[in-house]
Formats: sequence, structure tokens, C-alpha cells
Amino acid sequence: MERKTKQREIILEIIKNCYTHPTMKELVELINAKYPSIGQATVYRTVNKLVEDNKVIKIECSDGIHYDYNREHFHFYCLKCKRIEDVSLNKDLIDKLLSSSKLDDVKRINLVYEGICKSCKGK
Amino acid sequence: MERKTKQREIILEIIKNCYTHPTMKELVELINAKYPSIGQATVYRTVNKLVEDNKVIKIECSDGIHYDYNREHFHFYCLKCKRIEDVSLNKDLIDKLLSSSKLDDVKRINLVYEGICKSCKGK
DNA sequence: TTGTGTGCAAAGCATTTGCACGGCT
DNA sequence: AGCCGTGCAAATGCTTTGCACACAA
Repeated sequence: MERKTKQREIILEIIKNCYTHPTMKELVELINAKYPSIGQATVYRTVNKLVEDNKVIKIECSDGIHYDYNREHFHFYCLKCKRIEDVSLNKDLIDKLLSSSKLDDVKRINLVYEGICKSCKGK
Repeated sequence: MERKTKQREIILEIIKNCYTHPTMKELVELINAKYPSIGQATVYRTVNKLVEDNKVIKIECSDGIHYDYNREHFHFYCLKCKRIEDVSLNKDLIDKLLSSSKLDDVKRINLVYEGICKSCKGK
């Protein structure tokens, strides 16, 4: 069914090594900068497949959709500087979150904090 | 600055009385069904302003962006039947969540559970 | 009276799609 | 050999914008 291609490998690798939580548009640019032969339709199709396969996660915030290699943590979006930081929650809290909706079968949680980050707040 | 208009009132009222968590497109249809004279650009502009004013919240899930009257609860998105349910968390858990990122100034939390709802699971 | 909100239509853009070709398996 | 993935370009569809007019303050 699922085929292993050079493009898929390259795209996953770029997302993995990228700590800026890019949007789809930024991913297209990033990938084309290094690999101009990869078409944008391929980036769209491949990234979406990687999300379905849970290799990559979507970060849905006020700013739109950003992507990240699936690293099992959550995110904070700064409304001022528009950057995304990683947020780790302790296991206990995550378990409580998961079990709060116990009648449903929870596959994943989109959790994004939004506010003013420490560095913007200091100014 | 901010002006009180009939359109803004109508649109907020419709969102308030709507329990289906509509998308922007659905809101345009819903509003045009009752008030054909309200243009879609007005719906877009007004809903976005209501979100900025925190009267209405955005629910960002795999399906895209849905809107809801700000009722202080969270949401569960069923990947199968594509419906959105309300999820209430207890105050204690919400406080723990809020304080988990205490170095930042958290204004709001986007929290969406995704999975299979109880009614789909039963089948 | 003044300036923001609205309606309409057009423009702008991100995303998807059709099709022929390339390359895994 | 068969078929899925890819690249290109065009199509699609959501969202924004320009402009003239309406209306709240």
C-alpha cells in the first residue's frame, strides 16, 4: 500500500530537524530551497499523509496551522511575537486530561496555550 | 470606537442559539437563510471581531475552524461522525493546566480532544 | 457631521485536482 | 508489469479587499 519514496523521507527529515514549527507555506519554501525539484503539491500531499500516520502533528492556533515532528509535547503560541514554544506537561496531568473524557475514545489532544511569552512580557 | 449595529447583534445571537458548532461557511449559510440582506463579507468581518472581543471562540480541530459562543468549556471532535461535543473539565484540572506554563502569561487555551465518540464506538 | 460598518463584486491566495510520467515493489 | 507517488499547471473555493453608500455616535 504505502510506498517509501525519496520525497517522503526528505520531507519528514526536514520537519524533524526544524525547530521553528513551520506552516505549510513555510514548509514548501523550506523544502524548495534545498530541493527545488520537489513540487508543492507533493509537499501538501506528503505532509498530510505524515499527519495521518501520526509521524507529524498539526498545531492549530490563532495564527493558522503549524506542523511539528511528533515529539509528545504541547505548545504555547505568543500572540505578540508569533512564535511557538514547546510546553511539557507532567505525565499525571496528561493522564487526568485523557481520562476527563472517558466515555469517548480519545486518539489525540490538540492543546495550545495562547498568550504573551516571558520574553515579550518583560518588555 | 466600536459601534453597535443590527448585524453584529443578529450574528452574535445566531451563534449563541446554535448548538452545532458551525464553521464560517455554515454560519454564512445559516445567517443568509434568515437574513438574506446580510452579506458574507459582513459575516466574516463580524465573526472575526467577535472572536477578538472574546464573545465567540474558535474551535480549531482536524476538520478546520468551528465557532461557538464563549461558554467556558472545551470540545471533543469525533473523527468518524465529524460532530463536536462539549467537554467540561473540573476547575481544579483547568487551574493545573493554566499554571503548567507559569512563566508565560496565558490568555486562553485551545483544547480539543479528537477520537471516536461513544455513539460511533458502539457500532 | 464624521467616521466606522455594510453590501456587492472582484481580487487574492492557499489548497486541491487532473493527467501524464517516473520509479517502487 | 502494475500501480502508487510525483510534477506541473490549471481549477477550485475560502477569505479578503476596494469602493460607494448607510447609519450609529
